[in-house]
Amino acid sequence: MTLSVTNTLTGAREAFEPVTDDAVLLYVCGLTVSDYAHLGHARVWVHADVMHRWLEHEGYDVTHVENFTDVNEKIAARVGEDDLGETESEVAAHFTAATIEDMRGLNLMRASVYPRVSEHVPEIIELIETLVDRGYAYESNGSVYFDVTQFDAYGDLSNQQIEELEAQGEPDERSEKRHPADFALWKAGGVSPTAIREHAKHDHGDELPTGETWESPWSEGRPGWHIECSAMSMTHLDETIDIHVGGHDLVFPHHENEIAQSEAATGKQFAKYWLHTGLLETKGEKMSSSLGNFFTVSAALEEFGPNVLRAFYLSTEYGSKQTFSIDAMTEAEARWNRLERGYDTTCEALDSVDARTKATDETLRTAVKDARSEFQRAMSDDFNVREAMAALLELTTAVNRHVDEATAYDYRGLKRAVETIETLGGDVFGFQFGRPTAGDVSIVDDLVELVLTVREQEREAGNYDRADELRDSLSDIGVEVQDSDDGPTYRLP
RNA sequence: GCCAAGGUGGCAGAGUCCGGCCGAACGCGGCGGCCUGCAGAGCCGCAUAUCGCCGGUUCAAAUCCGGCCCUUGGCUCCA
Repeated sequence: MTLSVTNTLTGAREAFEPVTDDAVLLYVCGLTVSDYAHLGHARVWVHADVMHRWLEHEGYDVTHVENFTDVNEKIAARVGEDDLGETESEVAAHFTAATIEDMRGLNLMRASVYPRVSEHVPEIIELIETLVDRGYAYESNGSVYFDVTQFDAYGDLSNQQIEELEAQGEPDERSEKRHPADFALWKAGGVSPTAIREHAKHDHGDELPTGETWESPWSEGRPGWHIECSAMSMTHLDETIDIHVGGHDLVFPHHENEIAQSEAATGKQFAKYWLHTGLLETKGEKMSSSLGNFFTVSAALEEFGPNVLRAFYLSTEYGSKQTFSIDAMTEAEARWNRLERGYDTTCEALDSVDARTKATDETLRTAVKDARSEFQRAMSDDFNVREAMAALLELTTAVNRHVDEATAYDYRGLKRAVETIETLGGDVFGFQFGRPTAGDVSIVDDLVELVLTVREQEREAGNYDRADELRDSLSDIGVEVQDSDDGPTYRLP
């Protein structure tokens, strides 16, 4: 089944055809490491991660590049704050390390490369030189600007008319530009005191940081914001890539400018498919730590765990905006619990049955096939993760029903169900199934079994109050006990 | 002002590109039943949707066309 994707460039859903058969060059617009990542950033990561995983599942060889913007005035403004670092690169390194930790926590697949702006200044300068040589950029007081009037397709991605674009830059910067919509490729000098004061979260006193600067043919200065992605995308992927992913807020001006400078420099299409993820919002109120509705990724991981977060993100299509709320997280938790319990139930049933059993359940086997094809259909349809998740949950119902009603278990049917959940739910959706394995927790298992044995004795003696007390006590420490015909089962936290 | 997205049951959220399988998915919540000492989990069933409004096209529209109302986001800090 061919994959179709919604391309912001054309505004339409298109059949996905990579430049090179069987290979996908994927660039994800990464984070400016001036602070800890929050749940909005993680939404992009998880959707991009699932796209990556699905493409690999479909047999593509995926090269995934995700940058860290480590040169930015907001980073420079935090130099000297608490123990973040004494230079721009130290502050950036601090937040980069924290972000990588967040990504690991979310069980994201590793990107092929995580390039940094500070390590690509030569490539950036080279790209700017090409643009100047070709007449698309001009130097002004040591700074270099892209001349939007020279690039006919400017505004195509975001449907902007050059005439409509109002100048809103700083007055002194505007005077350096020929057209208000021109944007900086290179800025002379260090970060301005104005910018530092605007973004600083602490008092710098008299000695303001200026950020790092680099030598260039035009001045000692700093690269503009947009040029980095062009340079890094071309350096680590190619002049034309397949998919460029980013948040919707980057369509203009960031991605518009990337297209302009890249295509002006190479004369080739920069990215075939532009996929933009909808933004995360909070209900009725702005995100704010003081209101308690703002979550950094690390705080959310602590609170909900990676699987619940994924269930949350995968309950909406990547292109839609999504509202964060505690209710939404509660529902996400329920969705994840249902899937995981279904998986556990299936595994336990499978363990209890002999592989040579002759029993079959066509309803179950059909349900497995349906789940696979429905998942495939949904993901091929512009990565419709919610429908794909629905397919998995329907399989869960089918398995539960089989376990609930069948007089004898269907070994092959259960086996296929487990494989399906592991492949689609685990490999593609990135959920992590399975309890902590024996070895590090075996003593815990033994102790829980011991308590349950005592409880069973109390139950048999009719001392239900005592039995319930034990169950409640276990529940208090996170051990969930469930009674069944075959005796009690439990789940560790 | 310019650009874009969206208005579907109590909530949330698919479906709209390619009209009929949508008498509207999955899930949460509600109600009833099975199971159970009880609870939870699980299973079965029920209820709640004029698919923003008006008009049009069609044998057939949540889906196409026209008009209108409303909401939200972006417009050089942004994922």
